[in-house]
Amino acid sequence: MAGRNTYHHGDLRNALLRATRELVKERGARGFSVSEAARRAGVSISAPYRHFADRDAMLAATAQLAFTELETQFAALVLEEPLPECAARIAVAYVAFARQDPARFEVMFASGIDKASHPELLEQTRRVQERLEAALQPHVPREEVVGRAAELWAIAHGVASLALGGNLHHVVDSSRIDRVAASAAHAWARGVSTSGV
Amino acid sequence: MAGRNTYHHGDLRNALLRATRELVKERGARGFSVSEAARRAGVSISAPYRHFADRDAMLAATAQLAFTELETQFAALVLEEPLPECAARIAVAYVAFARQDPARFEVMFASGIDKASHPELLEQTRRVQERLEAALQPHVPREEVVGRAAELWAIAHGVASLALGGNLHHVVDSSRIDRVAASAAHAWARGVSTSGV
DNA sequence: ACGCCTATGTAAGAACCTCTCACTTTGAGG
DNA sequence: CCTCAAAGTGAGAGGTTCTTACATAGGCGT
Repeated sequence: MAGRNTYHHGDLRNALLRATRELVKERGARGFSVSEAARRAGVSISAPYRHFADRDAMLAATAQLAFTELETQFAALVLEEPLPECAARIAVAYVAFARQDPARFEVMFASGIDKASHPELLEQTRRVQERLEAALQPHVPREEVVGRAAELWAIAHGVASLALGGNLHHVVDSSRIDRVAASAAHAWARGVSTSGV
Repeated sequence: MAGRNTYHHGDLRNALLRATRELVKERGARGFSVSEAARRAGVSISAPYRHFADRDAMLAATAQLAFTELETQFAALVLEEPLPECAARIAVAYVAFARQDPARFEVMFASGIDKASHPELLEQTRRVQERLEAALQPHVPREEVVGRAAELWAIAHGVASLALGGNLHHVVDSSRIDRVAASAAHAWARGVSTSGV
């Protein structure tokens, strides 16, 4: 597979996506280069351009796979408890997703690709939002669902981003980041439930 | 100043920092290049290396200035209301800071510089955290302050990051992002206050 | 007033990078 | 079997970061 003997690779697109992910894991999104990915796939430097428009398109395609993985992890959640527990579970799952492969999360949100020029990514952020809306729908008034879903996403995303950016290092040791996420989401949800009082 | 006639520039370091910020504003953190900054300051490509170790050091120095600006904006906040309003004010201020100059925020949190190798940045993230702790200290039990401050930061940071990343475009039109921040922080704070019940 | 030292600038170049273009190879369908 | 289009190649233009050796001049002590 990797060491091919035919002129045509046969599965170059996928090989490049794998190499991209590996590279981002090793060197961060900025350290990723089309050349190095090509080298690892065992093809010439210009070969990748047969499959991707440019460097950003390679990162975008990788991000797209990552978004699909996030969807899968969300789909596995069972959310039958009251709102606070439910929100906490979602936040913890999101943070776990980020921490279990920081490179993947980096590609999705911090690789500098412009979502506006990659509509498939826009579409997938919309799906994330919709998944959260579906989860909240049983617990909050119809007209609040959209906004509340965005708030919950922000809470989870904020914890994940700050943690991966190393901004919480002095504050909470990394084993307790899940607790921050859970605690924030839980408090938020209690506040949401209280709003009608 | 810009077009100098002496061999020595006289204020190159500052000129470069200004150019850096300009460039990031125009082209994003990834579009920034040492060469172009040098060109704009009217010096040779190698001149910047007399003042900064490398490209990252230029971004880090720019980020440091930005953190100081954030501190200043926080210092201007008057926080004498009950927790929910107080938290909402902080979150809104943070998001406003991010939105009023997205490039600045990008340099601080999404330019790919490794905070661990720039201790002055670590120090400044610690100051942000401390400022939040001070704001919460009157409202929450001593042993919770650190964790709660991190949670509030995460909420504000999450809204700012998602919004600037274009992830909320379909959801909330940009004029209402402040309301998302306020609403999230407010709910969270109500939940925090309720925790003793 | 003079000269030296060190700060700060320059020029050139090595080693990477992205992306394009004209060319080659080869597998699959008519 | 023949051809054509998809997929891979090699060379090269133009960009980048960073280093090294050299040039300049401002400010210091004498």
